[in-house]
Amino acid sequence: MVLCSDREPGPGWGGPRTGTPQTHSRLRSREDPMPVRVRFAPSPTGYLHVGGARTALINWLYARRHGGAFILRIEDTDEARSTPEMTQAILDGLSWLGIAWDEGPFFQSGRQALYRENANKLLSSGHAYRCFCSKEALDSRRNASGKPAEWKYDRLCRAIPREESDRRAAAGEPFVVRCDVPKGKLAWDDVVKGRIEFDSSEVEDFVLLRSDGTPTYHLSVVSDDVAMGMTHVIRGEDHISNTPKQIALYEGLGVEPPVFGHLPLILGMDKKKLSKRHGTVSVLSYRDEGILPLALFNFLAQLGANLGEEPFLTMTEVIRRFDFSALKNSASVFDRERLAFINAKVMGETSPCELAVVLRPFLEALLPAGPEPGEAAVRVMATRAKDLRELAAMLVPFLTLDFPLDPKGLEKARKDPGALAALEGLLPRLEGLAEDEWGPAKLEEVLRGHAEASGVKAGALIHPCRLFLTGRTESPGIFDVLAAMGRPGTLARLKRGLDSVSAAGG
RNA sequence: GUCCCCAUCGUCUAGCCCGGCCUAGGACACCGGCCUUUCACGCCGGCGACGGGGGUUCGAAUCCCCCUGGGGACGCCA
Repeated sequence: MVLCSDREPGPGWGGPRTGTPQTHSRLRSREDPMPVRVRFAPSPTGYLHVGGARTALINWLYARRHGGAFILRIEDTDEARSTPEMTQAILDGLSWLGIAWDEGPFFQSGRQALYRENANKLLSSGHAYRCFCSKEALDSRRNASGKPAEWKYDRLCRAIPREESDRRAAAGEPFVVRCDVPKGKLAWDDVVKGRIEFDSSEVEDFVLLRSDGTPTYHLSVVSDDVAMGMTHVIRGEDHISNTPKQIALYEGLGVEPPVFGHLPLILGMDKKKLSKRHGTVSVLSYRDEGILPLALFNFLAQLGANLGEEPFLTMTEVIRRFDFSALKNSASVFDRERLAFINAKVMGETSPCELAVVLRPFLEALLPAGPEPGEAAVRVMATRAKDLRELAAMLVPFLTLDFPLDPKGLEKARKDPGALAALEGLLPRLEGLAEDEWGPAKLEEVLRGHAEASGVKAGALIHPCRLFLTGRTESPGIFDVLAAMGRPGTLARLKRGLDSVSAAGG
């Protein structure tokens, strides 16, 4: 493990410290009577996508801002679709982004007893009842209603007396447990949307326990949020219509509901909900494309929020500025161009040393077991690359002599034999430079002087020089490249370039 | 279909809560120009929006209503 020798902190993504459960201090003060406890609760049925990442990020930000705890809970009760690989991918995605959880990850699959216990509690307190209606019976009533799309459970089984219900259950008749949704308004003050109200007539007596005895989503979420002491439930807008149901459960359980907040969705460029067909949605794939975590972090934090005018901020600064009031309440579009812009900015502010570290996998892919690039090379080339993948490609010519020369550039070089001859004449002069003279200023002086002496324009020397050193027709300032390449490296590439021109040129 | 949410440049957004300082500001992208050894960066300039209709008011992007448009949810999925 190579550590950065310079102490330059860079914009840094304070390395993730994950998975270490800590006991959160329950310090109380007058202003903050209850420590903030928030959570991110993904179901491991897919990769961590940018929408989920943003939800996690906002919860994390809020926890950090208020010295609270951020809890990670994996909702893996859908055994058919959940996989350990997806769980790992979610963990990896969060860690890469720099979002560390304070507690967890907890798995719902191991907490069945709690859910069943709460269902029984609800049953005995009369906030839930057994429903013996079969799926077929439900379907036929739905179809007979005339408006099957609007049909809700007709609450027939709510009228069954307790003794009869107990008797039928004991006799082995299959049943589900439904919530007895109370009459009236189910409302809350949403921290991002404002007041939201549902009339209970719009809310069905939903199922809490399936006929196989397993809990449904609403029961397990509320049970866990209560058990884990969540103070705020901040999640995607697609959960708004679940909220009245969950409020009914809190009421049934006799527990004060948490503060709810519903985040606007992230849309694709076509303004439709972001999905696979919009291309990249997985957080990890941005890592693999050479995006820096701090760039995605900033992009996500600033999407649908107003954190200031700067293109990007340090994590600390994002935390300092974040608040629910900074959030917009309308959906926003995921604009890759903007992400690319932010990434380029972040790269420019990241120390060469840090870049060298995160660059390794990309270099490894291009040049297995190749040497590490020098810091000077990274520093110079990073000024033109917009992502790590590009940077790695630009560094290859610094690490090997075996790199292709741009054909268009080669063609152009051949058309000016005079310049090539002059370039050849430059070699001994470069060779004559002392090690400590090998810097941009001196190199420029020598090259320009030689150009004048040879009767060619400086540019005529510079262009083939750039081509031979970098393989490309564009690069950072040539004298900086020359300097970063070093004397032996420069001479070798210049000779190789000159050779290939004459060889291929016939 | 029913319920819920939302609505400023192509995109991200400021302004909206507490009407006038808004001939609506910034940024990304795009188009010019400058700089220059190339390409970027940077700088300068340009293009470009209050969805529509009614109110309220001396005055509305800002307040109210309707319409339209977009999105979401309507499972013994989560």
